[in-house]
Amino acid sequence: MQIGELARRAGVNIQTVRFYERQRLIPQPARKPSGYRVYGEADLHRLLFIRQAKELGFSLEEIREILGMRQRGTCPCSRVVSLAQRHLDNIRETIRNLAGFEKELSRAVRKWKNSGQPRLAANEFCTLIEQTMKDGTKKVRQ
Amino acid sequence: MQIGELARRAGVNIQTVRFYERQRLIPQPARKPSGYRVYGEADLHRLLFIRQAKELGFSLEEIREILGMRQRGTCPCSRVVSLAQRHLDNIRETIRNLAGFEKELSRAVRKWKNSGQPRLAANEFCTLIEQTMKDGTKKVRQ
DNA sequence: ATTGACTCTGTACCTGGGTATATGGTTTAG
DNA sequence: CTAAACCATATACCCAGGTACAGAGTCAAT
Repeated sequence: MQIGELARRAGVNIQTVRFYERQRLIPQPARKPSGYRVYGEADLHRLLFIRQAKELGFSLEEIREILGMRQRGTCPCSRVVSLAQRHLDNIRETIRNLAGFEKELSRAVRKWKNSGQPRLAANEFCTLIEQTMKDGTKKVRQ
Repeated sequence: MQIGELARRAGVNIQTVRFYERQRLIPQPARKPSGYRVYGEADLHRLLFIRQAKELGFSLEEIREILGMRQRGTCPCSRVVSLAQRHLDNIRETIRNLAGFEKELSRAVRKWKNSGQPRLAANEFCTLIEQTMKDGTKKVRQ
């Protein structure tokens, strides 16, 4: 499999594959005599894994670390646990905030849609945002 | 109130305030004869609003639009509703994914912590990530 | 043998959301 | 009067995560 097919199947673009290689997220592939990169199914899985981990909010650097641990077989268990734990905390916080906002927002949207209110939506929307989150919410990366 | 106090009270830094002004997220403030910017409580509220909206996942551009709608009093209700609706969909998707991952991850973390497994955590962690999200999950900005 | 699709390297550029730095003016306390 | 603390503009830079050339080589089909 050459880079084009790999990229297509993984749903990323060719430059991104080469970028990930430079970032050491995927290993240096074998090369044809021409210099063309040659990939196998394992590389495809790895790319798909990267996509999923990104969607779960891991940064490329964390993904690199995770993949590195897996590859070396070495498992500083405490490190994995703390990485996982930190994400878990983040996720819970995010879920709480989003769930609160979701509830209010969906109520409001239903109301606006049904009884086509003329001119208050923007204002109410703002008020909603202002009131949704409690002070002291922390920044949540994703 | 000068810019320093405003920034301190809003919990952002001075450059950020000026940056937001350039981005037209906050209005051009009055000036003292010296050229110093002068702010009122409304500006503080606006900055706090921006912080909260950002934490709910709105981009600065969306925030600009929301604030613009509020300010002009004009309310293209359908626009507000669709903005809200889009975010709502995003939020629900995110919550679903995160909740699934949270469940699996917290189970795993408990297990790793209790029965101090020697060398499988990294591997299991990867497997977990791989299995958590269904195919066809969409990218969720936040 | 030439065309079109593919690939290579290297370098530059982009977006979003800021942050820093250089240089100089203002205000206020001692 | 002068030093500290504050503010001004302009410009450059940072990070993550890519994306887009430019210029050249490779390969398969006609």
